[in-house]
Amino acid sequence: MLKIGELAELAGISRDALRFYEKHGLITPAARTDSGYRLYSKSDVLRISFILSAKEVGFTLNEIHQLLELEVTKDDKSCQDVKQFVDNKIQVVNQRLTEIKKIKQSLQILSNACCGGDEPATHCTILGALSVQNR
Amino acid sequence: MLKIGELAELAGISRDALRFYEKHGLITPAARTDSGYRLYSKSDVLRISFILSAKEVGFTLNEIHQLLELEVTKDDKSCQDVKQFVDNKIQVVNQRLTEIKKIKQSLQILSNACCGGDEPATHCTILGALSVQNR
DNA sequence: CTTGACTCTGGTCTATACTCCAGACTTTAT
DNA sequence: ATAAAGTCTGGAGTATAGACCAGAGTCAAG
Repeated sequence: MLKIGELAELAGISRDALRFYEKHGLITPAARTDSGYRLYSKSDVLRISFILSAKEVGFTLNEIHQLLELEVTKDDKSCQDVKQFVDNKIQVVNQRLTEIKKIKQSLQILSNACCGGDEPATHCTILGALSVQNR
Repeated sequence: MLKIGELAELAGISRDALRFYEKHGLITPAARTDSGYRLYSKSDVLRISFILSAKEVGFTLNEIHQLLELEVTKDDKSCQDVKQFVDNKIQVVNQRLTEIKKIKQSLQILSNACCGGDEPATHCTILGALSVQNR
């Protein structure tokens, strides 16, 4: 079990951020010491790492909260609703994937061009690189 | 040339957002009418669409500003610096790409499992799906 | 030529995601 | 045993990314 400072360091975020996530229901430490210190388990570590990944790719804490709340049970009547929600998110993610790939390509064109290369100068800005792609 | 309301509608954002981006140096309308109305050109449209894409995949307006400022010229002494900066961003983008793929897979596992399927119940949360992947 | 829709600037307000105290308690190291 | 480092709760402050509003000017249609 990790204390808050240890988890914070492991995850590369601040203690305050961890307490903030807790306050907003994204994570609850597995236990507390008698004196009230938070204790985080292995699965808490996984949870935090998911939160950070999701955040990095543009989900808000609110959306992440919803994702973490998801729990599909076979007999759940609302199963279809959950599936719907998830399938929606998959679409969002797919679009994000497309866009990030485009940006990556632009950056790569930009990186390759111009530095002594002999590409025309139109490639020499992000927008130039983007419009090259779009042709 | 488009007026602010037209571009706003085209881009699916508010007029205020456009003025906000302008205030922060991300875009300057190609021209103004005599009466001071903003007029946006085709390349402004491209610029806005880049801003929105970049934003969607998690870049801040500040980072986007930096990306848009980039301009590599062959004889530029700081060429290496620019390349460095861009290559850094490429790394960031790559990592984001990896993370978003992982999340997508988890969502897909989640979507496929449980709704009448016969996967074990451990797949029935995002974290379950994630840890299935990690095995 | 006026009415309604649009735009201008400047300013205040809001939500999100934290950060940074303060004051008190706990744990660890020497 | 005490000092330093870590943790607690509660609350105030900050950066980002806009939204919203007021008062004034502008444009397009009937």
